[in-house]
Amino acid sequence: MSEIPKTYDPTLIEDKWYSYWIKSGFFKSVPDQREPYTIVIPPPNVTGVLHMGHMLNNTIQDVLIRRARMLGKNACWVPGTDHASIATEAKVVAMLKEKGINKKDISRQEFLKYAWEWKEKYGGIILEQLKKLGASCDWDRTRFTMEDDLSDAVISVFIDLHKKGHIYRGVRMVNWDPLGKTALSDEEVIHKEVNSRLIYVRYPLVDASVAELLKANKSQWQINESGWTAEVDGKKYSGKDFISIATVRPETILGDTGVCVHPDDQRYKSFKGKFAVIPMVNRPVPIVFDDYIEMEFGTGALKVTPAHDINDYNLGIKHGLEVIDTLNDDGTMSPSAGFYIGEDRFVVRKKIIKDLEASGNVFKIEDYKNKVGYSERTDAVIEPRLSMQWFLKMDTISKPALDNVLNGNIKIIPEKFINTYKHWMENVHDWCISRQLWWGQQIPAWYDPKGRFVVAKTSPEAFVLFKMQFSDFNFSENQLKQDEDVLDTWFSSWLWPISVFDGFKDPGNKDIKYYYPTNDLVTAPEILFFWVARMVLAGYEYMQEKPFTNVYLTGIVRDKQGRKMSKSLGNSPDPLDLITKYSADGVRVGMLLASPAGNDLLFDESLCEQGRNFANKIWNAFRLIKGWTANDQKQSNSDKISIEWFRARFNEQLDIINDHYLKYRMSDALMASYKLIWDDFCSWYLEMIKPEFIDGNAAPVCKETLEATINFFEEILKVIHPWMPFISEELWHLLKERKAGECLIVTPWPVYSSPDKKLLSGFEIASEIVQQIRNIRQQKNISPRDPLQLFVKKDSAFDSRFNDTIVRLSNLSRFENTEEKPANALSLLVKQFEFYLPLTGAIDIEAEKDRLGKELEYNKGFLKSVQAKLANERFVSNAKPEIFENEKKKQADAEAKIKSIEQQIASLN
RNA sequence: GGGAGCAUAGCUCAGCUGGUUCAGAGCAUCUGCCUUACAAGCAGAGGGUCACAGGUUCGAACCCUGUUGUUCCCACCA
Repeated sequence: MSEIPKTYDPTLIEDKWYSYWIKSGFFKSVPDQREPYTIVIPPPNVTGVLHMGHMLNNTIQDVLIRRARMLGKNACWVPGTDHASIATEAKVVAMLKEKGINKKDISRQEFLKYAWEWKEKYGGIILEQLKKLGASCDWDRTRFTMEDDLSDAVISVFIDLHKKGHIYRGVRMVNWDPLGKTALSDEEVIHKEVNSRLIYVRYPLVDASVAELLKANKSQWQINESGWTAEVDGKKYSGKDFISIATVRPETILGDTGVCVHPDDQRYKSFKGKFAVIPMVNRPVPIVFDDYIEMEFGTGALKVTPAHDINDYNLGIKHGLEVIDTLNDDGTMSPSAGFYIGEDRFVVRKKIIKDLEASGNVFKIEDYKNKVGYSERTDAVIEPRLSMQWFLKMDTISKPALDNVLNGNIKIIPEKFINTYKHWMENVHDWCISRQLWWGQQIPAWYDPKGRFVVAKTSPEAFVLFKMQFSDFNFSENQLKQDEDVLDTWFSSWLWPISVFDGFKDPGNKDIKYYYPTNDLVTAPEILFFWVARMVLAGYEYMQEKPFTNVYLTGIVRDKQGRKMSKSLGNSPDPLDLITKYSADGVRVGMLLASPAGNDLLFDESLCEQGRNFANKIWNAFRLIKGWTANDQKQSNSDKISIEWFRARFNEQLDIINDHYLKYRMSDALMASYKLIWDDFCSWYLEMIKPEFIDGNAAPVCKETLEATINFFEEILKVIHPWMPFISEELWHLLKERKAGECLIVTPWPVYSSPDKKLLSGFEIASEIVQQIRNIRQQKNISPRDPLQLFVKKDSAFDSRFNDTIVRLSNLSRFENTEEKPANALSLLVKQFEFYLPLTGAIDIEAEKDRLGKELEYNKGFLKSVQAKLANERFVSNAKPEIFENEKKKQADAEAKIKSIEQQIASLN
């Protein structure tokens, strides 16, 4: 035994088996006669690195895949990466900047060349990291959302949806990311509450006639508490009236083209037909009336900036207000603002407050909390901005996606997310699918010199379309210009479950027919709308079938204080470091021990420690068995019954574990497996059959016992394999000689056979008395090495098959039936059975009385409540018969127990 | 502002149709043990008014109502 190390060392083992599995093609899947079991990976960003969220997510997928493989299914886990438009482009832009190259100064082609180089260099690192975790993906199937075939699919889907009238182009208020310089979909905007200041600004109020003058002339304004004076075209005007507004974005004042009040607001009744004068730009803007306004908020008057606020935009349309776009695409002030041109909006915010204070326009500043939108990818503050974008209409196309979740055709686990899903699907807005980026699929729309467009895959095709559609057609093909924008990344990943099987390129091919729909999708609830809902939508649109049957939503990995793990907080451990420290198996177990579906995982390294310790426990169980020698001795009764018991116990627990899997209770399945191995196999079974030591050597065990034990070990290795693939594979090979190519990873999952229930309950009593005796040893300070005697009161119901086991585990010199309680013995009760444990020293009679008295009291109280139930007519008439019978049995048991305790107490006197 | 979820031992969570063993598990804690598989271990023990208040029921951790706390999602109140 000395050659087997005391602790499990995973270093060489993990790489050895991973490459062996790959070499043997165990991860590979091709369609065959077997039932398929398919998972498509949520493709991580191609340039990303593995974080704890990936660990959790992919471990779960690997557990599911490995178990399916053992269940004899054709398991196929398709890996791949996502081109992640904004994130990757931002990284490439930053990389170029470091090289001194500005994106603006190079062509699209040059930029893409750099981007692809970057992708080749860093892309796929994350997939290599997944291998360290043990992920058994079919790597030959690795796909990338921007590879040719997948891009073609995206383009043809765009063309198709456009043809069907689901895609349109239009000027809309979009969420503008000034850092990424692109529009974002609503889903990519994260609203956060921030502390801001609410600035109160007064605008001079003038008549229409003065307003008219102001439009054509320059003017000078003086403002103080009592009123305003203005000089226009050499003439002086003055007045006392102002209209005051409140804003958190004072820099947008320069784009104001109206002031809006509620029609019922008495304060502003007389303002009809008047104009407010916007400070600095001295622009007169109309006072308009709309019941959109909240009279109670601020001053009850709202400045209207149609170019930079969605509500204002709508008000502007309704009341015919001018649109003045005061921002450049990078968030600096545009020439139309008239002031602070080229300065960033946040710098301007500070400046304009000062300037307006100086001019007397600002009269109050309040602290205020409001919600501000941030870019999901760049974390820049989103500016609502009008621009021309492409949209996908969601109203009709999204219907099957909702219906098939509500009718259970697609299951969401845990179910609580169905509500969220439903709410989103019922209130879904059109999807802005264009992005002002280069990294991605370029929109297949072609413009003629007049700005008219057609949608087509290539420019020759577009040219033909132009000829067909426009009579005044008079330009050459090379004058056609393709749309500059690319498509939202999600517009390619929503096709993932179809496109990875070439369902667009080659419809009806063998793969798509066999693997689609896939079985399980494992992902984070954060992308339920981004991705999951849209995949369902695309599935029904293009395959007339769901993309997957079950959606398992994991939680977010947080640190112990409940904070989200993030780079900036530095609270996220490097998964690969953890693997080095605790082994891949240890980390896998650690992650899954405490992560029920949909619940956040409060991660702590000690969880991995527990996983590592478990691996070590299994390792040492192996060491023990490996050290045994067998001979031809007759198998003892104790061995025989121990083996029978564990077989029953194993099956009982296997049934429970299978059920947990069926219900996707991953942590429970793991915990049940953990306890089966640690408690039942190691702490009980191995102790029950462990040979004695004679002259410093382990005595031989009988052949049958050793064989049975090795078989059990194989079974538990199977059960733990999905969770701990490496150590289980290693031990499976160390345990026995295996044929070439034979591996645990492809060994069938244990088959359940119904356990002997009587045996199990017999053991429960045996183990209970063993524990009670151990407890007494501890209390009375009796060494485990000092043998004791035990008697059990004669009872035909007592299952004596475990007597030898009890003797062994309790270190008894004698264990017999008796009619009478021996002298100087403690009484122990297990269920209805009475045990007597004679002790050498004098027994503390008072303490015994006390102990038994408490037990008596408890049982009397219990009996009373049972009797009360049975005496209650309404219980008798309402309760189900089996429950009634149960109560009667409880009564009888309790009465018997009370009687026996009373006798014991009496015998003490 | 709207909606949803959650609240059970120090921590993370089970508790599946209300009905023995319904108050549980793992970890942590405490007490003994370096017992020749494992101190990354063994054996044992102590922890809870099931958030609070009502209600339904023969019977409630579980069903209903309200309160409080908490988390998440959605939303165009400056």
